[in-house]
Amino acid sequence: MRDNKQNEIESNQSLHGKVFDQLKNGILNGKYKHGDLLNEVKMAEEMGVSRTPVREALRQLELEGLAAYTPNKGVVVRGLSREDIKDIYQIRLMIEGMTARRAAENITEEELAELKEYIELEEFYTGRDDVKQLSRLDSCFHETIYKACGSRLLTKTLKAFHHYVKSVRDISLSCPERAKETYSEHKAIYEAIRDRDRELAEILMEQHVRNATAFMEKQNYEKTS
Amino acid sequence: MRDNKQNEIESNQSLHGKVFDQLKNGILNGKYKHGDLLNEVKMAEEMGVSRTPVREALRQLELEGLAAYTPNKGVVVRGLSREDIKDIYQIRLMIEGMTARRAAENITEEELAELKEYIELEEFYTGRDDVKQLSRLDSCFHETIYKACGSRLLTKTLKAFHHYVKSVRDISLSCPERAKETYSEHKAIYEAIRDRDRELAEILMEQHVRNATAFMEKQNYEKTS
DNA sequence: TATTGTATAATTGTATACAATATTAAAAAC
DNA sequence: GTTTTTAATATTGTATACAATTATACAATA
Repeated sequence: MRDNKQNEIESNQSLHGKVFDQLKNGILNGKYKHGDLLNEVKMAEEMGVSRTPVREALRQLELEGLAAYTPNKGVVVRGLSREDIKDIYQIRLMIEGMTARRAAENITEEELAELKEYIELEEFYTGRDDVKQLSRLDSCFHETIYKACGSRLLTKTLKAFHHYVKSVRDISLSCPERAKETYSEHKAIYEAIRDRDRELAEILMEQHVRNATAFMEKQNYEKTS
Repeated sequence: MRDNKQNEIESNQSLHGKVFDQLKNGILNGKYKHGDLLNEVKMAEEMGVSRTPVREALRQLELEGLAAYTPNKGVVVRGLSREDIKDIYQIRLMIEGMTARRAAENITEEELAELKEYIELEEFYTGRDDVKQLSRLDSCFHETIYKACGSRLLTKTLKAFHHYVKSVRDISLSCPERAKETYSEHKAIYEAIRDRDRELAEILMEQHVRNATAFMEKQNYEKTS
């Protein structure tokens, strides 16, 4: 299999990086819930490190908006509300189309080959209903396009949102029909980018995000009603 | 004068907060240049603190994209290229319109009064060609709209970009004609939001960002040619 | 009982000490 | 003279110690 380390979660070797990842995942997975107080000593003990790396991680969490910090008091978890998630999809809708367009202009042959491999693997795992793999591939696919758009800031911004998106997506992909749709939408986007068709790539990506949003909202609706 | 603390730079009382602000300003003002290595001990001595708060600030700088971090090596400044700045304006163009629309829907009477005051002050200082005050007011105006849109994530994202925008804007506002245009554009946006005219607010804001972009590019062009 | 004051404990904020790693300089080998 | 090896130095990574602040418990008072 090809090297796709850059799209994996960049598991920072340093302790503060690991603590940061662990806390972030903990929040997105629901281990640490909205309003929970993140005690430095407890966190440090829990992860078997000292307070120093924990503090560095907490400062980053705060900047990323996943936690709120009050001087001399501490850090409380700031989970994602339903409104937040709607906002994320709205912002994605705005930016991802542009990103796909720019990817069609700037993508390298190497990145194109990467995308192709993801598509092929997606087809394979869609047949097997392997949600975990599909989720991973979905991330890889989108993040490669972020990279390919050739803008450091766009890449950074969208990757930040992507963390949030990930926690929502698994629900969608566990529905076989939506998984199949996702595959064919990804494939169409890939082909448009490959053919350097900027307009089409943009339109297809917008439609893809719109579909994902609609599906997610439908799921939510069915759940709560 | 009314209370507008929330729009001022939230000068964090803690040392790491101060160090963070200082480093960020240093980068945006050009004190620390692209490629500079930010030595922890040196920074700590320079600011009269220990390494601990410096490290926390550096981790945040890294997450914000203003610096690149390599484990066991350190942090190097990652300034903004001309391409980066173009990207910022492109992203703003995408999102700020939406924000203005949402502000027209959700703004509170209090925030509206805030906006009104900024507009009046802008008029005053435009007559005096006081660039420093105008720059501050410009920030206040836009950030109040970010707040008023009622989305934590939109506010956060745009505020992050705004830091970059600030460093570019002063050049524009030092041109009296552009300053006058800025004032009248802001006023029109304010009136649209006040009248709860979503469509108009969105269009005017998009036009405003587009004009700012065009002016900036013209300036840059004249400078380099 | 409610409230205020005070002492204690817990927690965060910062500095410093030591360990691990990387850089640099100097010496040895070729 | 160039390259390699090795020691010295500098820098980052982490842990711990202490200071400052905040929360808690309990007693004194109204």
